[in-house]
Amino acid sequence: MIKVLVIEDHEEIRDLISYNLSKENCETICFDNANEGLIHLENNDVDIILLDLMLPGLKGMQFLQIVRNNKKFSGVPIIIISAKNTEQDIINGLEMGADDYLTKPFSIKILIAKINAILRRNPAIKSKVISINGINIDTGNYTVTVDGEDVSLTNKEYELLLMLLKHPKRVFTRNQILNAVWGYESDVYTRTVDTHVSSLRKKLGDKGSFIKSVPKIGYRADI
Amino acid sequence: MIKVLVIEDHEEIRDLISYNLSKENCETICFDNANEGLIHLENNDVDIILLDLMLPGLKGMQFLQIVRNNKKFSGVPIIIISAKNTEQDIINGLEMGADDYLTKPFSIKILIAKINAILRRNPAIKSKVISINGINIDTGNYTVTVDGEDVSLTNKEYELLLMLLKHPKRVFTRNQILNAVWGYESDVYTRTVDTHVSSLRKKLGDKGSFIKSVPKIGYRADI
DNA sequence: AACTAATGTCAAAGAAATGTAAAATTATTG
DNA sequence: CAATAATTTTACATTTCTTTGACATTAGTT
Repeated sequence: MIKVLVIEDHEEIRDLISYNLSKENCETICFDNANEGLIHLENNDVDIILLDLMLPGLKGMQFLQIVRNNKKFSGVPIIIISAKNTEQDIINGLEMGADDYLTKPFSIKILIAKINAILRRNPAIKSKVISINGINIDTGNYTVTVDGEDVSLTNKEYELLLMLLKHPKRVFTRNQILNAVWGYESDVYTRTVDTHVSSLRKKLGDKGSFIKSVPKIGYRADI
Repeated sequence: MIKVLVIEDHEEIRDLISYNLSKENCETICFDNANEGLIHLENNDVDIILLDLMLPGLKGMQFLQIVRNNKKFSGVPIIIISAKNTEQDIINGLEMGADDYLTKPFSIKILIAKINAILRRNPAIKSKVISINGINIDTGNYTVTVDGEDVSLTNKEYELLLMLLKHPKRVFTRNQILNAVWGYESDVYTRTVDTHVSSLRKKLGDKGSFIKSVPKIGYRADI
């Protein structure tokens, strides 16, 4: 069952979405404001968010920003559904981190197809444990252990480790790492990645050596 | 550099996309038909595909189907850009495996924002493997194996091997190799190529002997 | 066979990229 | 608002890669 969080202040639209998604193996939870939506998100599993922009109280774009800046939620896909339909509105929404943007009035069937297209690619990342060669990452509570010992990582170190270990052996360029961990519009010097690799290796101790540099390209988890 | 494959039969639209994406850290390769696009995809790294539907010869939807049914490519995101704008067209496109659907006329800025939104989620692009006579090159990961054994190559050695094996039997002059591997404006002595051929042969062991020198001309992969 | 011209190879010199500690800056928290 | 932690930059050390030049070897020519 796909869990859809709907944040939309018009009742008719909420009902329309709710009714139609219920026929598509979806469970919808609706709120007419973003504050409550955020609270729900904090306390429940959500697979995808449908977000209106013009809301009373906390605005849609603020909600988007909060969610995208929180590593706990940043993986949850968001589709904006809004009456704001200028080119700039759409670009802003996408650049702020939305995965798609539908302008009102919208086709419910297209919405469903888009939800499926997005989820097809992002099988909801549930709390799970990645465990390789003595290194354990519990993505549910953001903890890492090495040979059973807790290791305290900073946010960036954690995200970097996760990225590398999600695809062992795969080479990531410094720019790919920057995009994924720092965000696509960060203007950070690529050597910053090196610094974080260095401190990550140090914190991982003996095991840290699995992070190999690939000259002229980037890094990989050789594990 | 993001590699964008554009399949679109209208020259003006190809040019528009090409010109604008070139300013966004993208390298576009365009074809006016899907057959050639497919051949390109088979032989090159592609990060994302922009696909028109109404094409001469192989139709866009057939192309989509072929790509999605091929494990090798199924990870490559596809955005359909089409004049077919009915609800059913869009739903079909998305259900067939497209990641997004833009109707013509479209905003180039929105296209760019959508490409970024999609790639933000999929940093890990499936890599292409070249495999000849026991030599395997994983072009996404910059790894090479010979008879299953990992062989560690430097960047120049890797690029050189890749160039030779992309076109087996074909002779490359030292200057062609310099241009392709070292870049047009490098002022390196042509004998440097020989040195790299030498160390490459050595690292490839017995298999290394497939790199034949062609007296007075250059080298080729005789394989 | 001797000569010429090209390619093969090695090791030292040079260039470039990465590693890392520590300082500077920025965010977070009490 | 101070204190603390995290992040980014800087600067220098270290490692690795690249290029060169010398000499060896091979192949082709006369």
